Amino acid sequence: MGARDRGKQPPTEADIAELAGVSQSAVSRAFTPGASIADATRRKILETARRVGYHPNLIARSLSTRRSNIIGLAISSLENPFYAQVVKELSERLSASGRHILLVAAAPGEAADPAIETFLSYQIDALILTATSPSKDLVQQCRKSGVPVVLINRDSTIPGVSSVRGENRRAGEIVAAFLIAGGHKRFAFIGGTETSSVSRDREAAFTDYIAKHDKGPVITRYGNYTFEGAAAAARSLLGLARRPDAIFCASDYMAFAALDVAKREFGLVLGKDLSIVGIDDVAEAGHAAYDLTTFSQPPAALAREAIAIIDAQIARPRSAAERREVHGELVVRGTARVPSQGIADIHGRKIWVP
Amino acid sequence: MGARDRGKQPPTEADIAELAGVSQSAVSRAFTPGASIADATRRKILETARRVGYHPNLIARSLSTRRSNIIGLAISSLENPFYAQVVKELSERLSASGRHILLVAAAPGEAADPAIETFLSYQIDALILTATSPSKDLVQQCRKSGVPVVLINRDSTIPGVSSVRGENRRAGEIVAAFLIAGGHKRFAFIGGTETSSVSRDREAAFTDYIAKHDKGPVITRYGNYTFEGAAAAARSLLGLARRPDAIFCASDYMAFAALDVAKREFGLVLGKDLSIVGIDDVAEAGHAAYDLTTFSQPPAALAREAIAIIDAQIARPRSAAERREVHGELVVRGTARVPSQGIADIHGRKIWVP
DNA sequence: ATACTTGTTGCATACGTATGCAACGTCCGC
DNA sequence: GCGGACGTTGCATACGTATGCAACAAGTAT
Repeated sequence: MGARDRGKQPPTEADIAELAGVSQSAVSRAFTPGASIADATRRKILETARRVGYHPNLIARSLSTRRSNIIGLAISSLENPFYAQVVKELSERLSASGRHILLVAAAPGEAADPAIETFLSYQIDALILTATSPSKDLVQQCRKSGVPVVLINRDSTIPGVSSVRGENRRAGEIVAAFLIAGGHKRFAFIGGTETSSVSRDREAAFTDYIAKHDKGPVITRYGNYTFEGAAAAARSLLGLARRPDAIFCASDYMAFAALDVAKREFGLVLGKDLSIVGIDDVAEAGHAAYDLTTFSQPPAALAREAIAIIDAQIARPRSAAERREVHGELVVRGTARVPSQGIADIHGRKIWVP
Repeated sequence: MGARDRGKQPPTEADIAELAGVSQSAVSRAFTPGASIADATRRKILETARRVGYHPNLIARSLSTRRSNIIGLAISSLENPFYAQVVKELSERLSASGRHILLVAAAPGEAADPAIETFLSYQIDALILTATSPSKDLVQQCRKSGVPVVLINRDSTIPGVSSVRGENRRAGEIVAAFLIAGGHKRFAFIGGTETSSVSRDREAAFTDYIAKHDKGPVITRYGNYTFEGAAAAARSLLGLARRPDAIFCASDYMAFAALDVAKREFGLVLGKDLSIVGIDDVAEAGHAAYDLTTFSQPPAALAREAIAIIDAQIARPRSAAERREVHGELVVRGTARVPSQGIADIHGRKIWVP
């Protein structure tokens, strides 16, 4: 009784204050951990709030504190299960610390996307980009506003941008060593885009290792990280007169496309006529339909490190950009001929250790 | 020159106003379409804003207008490519109308999730739930605040909740007819959860049709919409003495699990020893690795209808909840024996029309 | 008893934008 | 030249929460 009715509007701190017979500031403090308020007062306020179904207005709080607890996430290849998994991991971990994800499914390639620009207008606390690269202009604006920028599975030469990646060079070398040990003769690589530094790292490490062991050259095609693109790349490679007997793909998703083409269009038997190795170790790679040999790049770890970087940068705003790597290993399955030595059984998975 | 420097803070309307020699209200109006402001003034303001890199603070705008342009999206099975695709479609369409998605990867099942509760604190304009059902309490709160709630590929008996679904009953009937026409004798169904009304609709239509044609009974198992759950269900079915020769799965993702088990653990040849049909027609269903016969449920249409409902409800806040259906068709591929009649070639895809 | 510390509370204001209202100028018709 | 209509502008205030500051009470040390 006696409380003002705001009609369809949800109750505010002022309403609770009136009902509980305290000031609006007291209500605010009741919801602020560690604020200066007596236990009895806080209990009385929380009880009143619960009774009328009050929830703090986070928009108003954000305006006041200049902290939205919203993390911007731009992602392009959501059809690739690897990135879907990254989103899931990020969301679950951020929820645990009371933060949410503002999502934009961006166009692939350079992200001059206006949708991402408006991210900044929402006063996001940090910006995570996956499967897209930021434009220099976007990064400038973020730095100006003190918003940390972190790339996952991408890299950038723009100063001030942090990144979390898999062990790209090590992956290239280990896969090369694995395929050489498996007795393969003609090597090919299906990359993402020509400009992607992640793809280039993998390619360089792969081809360098093979060249160093006099098994070159490596024939390269680019699948643009898409299924169709990788299928076309595989079609081109397998149509060659001297067809490669080993293909290293810069992602599992592209490896799936290559498998499809090899089986359906060329009738090849994987692990016998042809070996294909991917990168990522997505869940599907372990399914019977693909049974893909691949170098792992765990999404959980990528998400964890990305959030760790963000937290560090928020804690100390002037700190330098970080570049972290997440450990992976070569998971041996059925799509590539297996060397006679070096297979270890670790937690029920077969890992190749050179 | 002459402008106050707010240090690391981004410029505000007040800053622009000072620089352009107008009032703060004028700046606000310059960014408001249709507001009362002279063309020359607006141009001058926009030019100044562009020069100093001003972006409107959408948090402040949201507080003032009580409209955040943020749509809450709770989703649980992001590892299922169908839902990843739904997210992508939703994001792209909402971006087009200047809105963004606040994402939470919820736990499966009932959504009493505290992370979703905090959604409401962000003053979201609408709430979309996929692969999760809302708690009654959550819906109450949404109705109280006038926030439309839309379910995608789920249904709910809670009043005030809208939903967009595929043609679940028709799918069940058509798949049943298709399998009967293909000469199958022993039918099984792998459902989602026992409580999911979508799964129950499909099951009821499927079993009713088969019973009506004296081909019953249908053996049912539940996979909980998970890969592992569906694999266990398939394992149970295929281990029966009188093994079914046709399995209808309530999602492509579960069908993939069943395919895996049939091939890897039972060495069955699909389309010959056993037929499996899914629902969704995700991209992977068309890939050679699965080549799954399935009843389609296009994510683009689901997203479109969901947004249409939201827009209608926002336009007329008191309007009743809607329940829409999205058209689908049976896409014939290789995992199920094909009847001799009824196959039509539509846009390069084989569709079965009874 | 006094001075001082510690904890609790309310007042006033800030965060950045939107908008009702009144004031002002301009242009028109008469 | 006058009255009115209309378009443009600024003033003042609202949106809901956080927080520095001062006021105050209660307890402690001297």
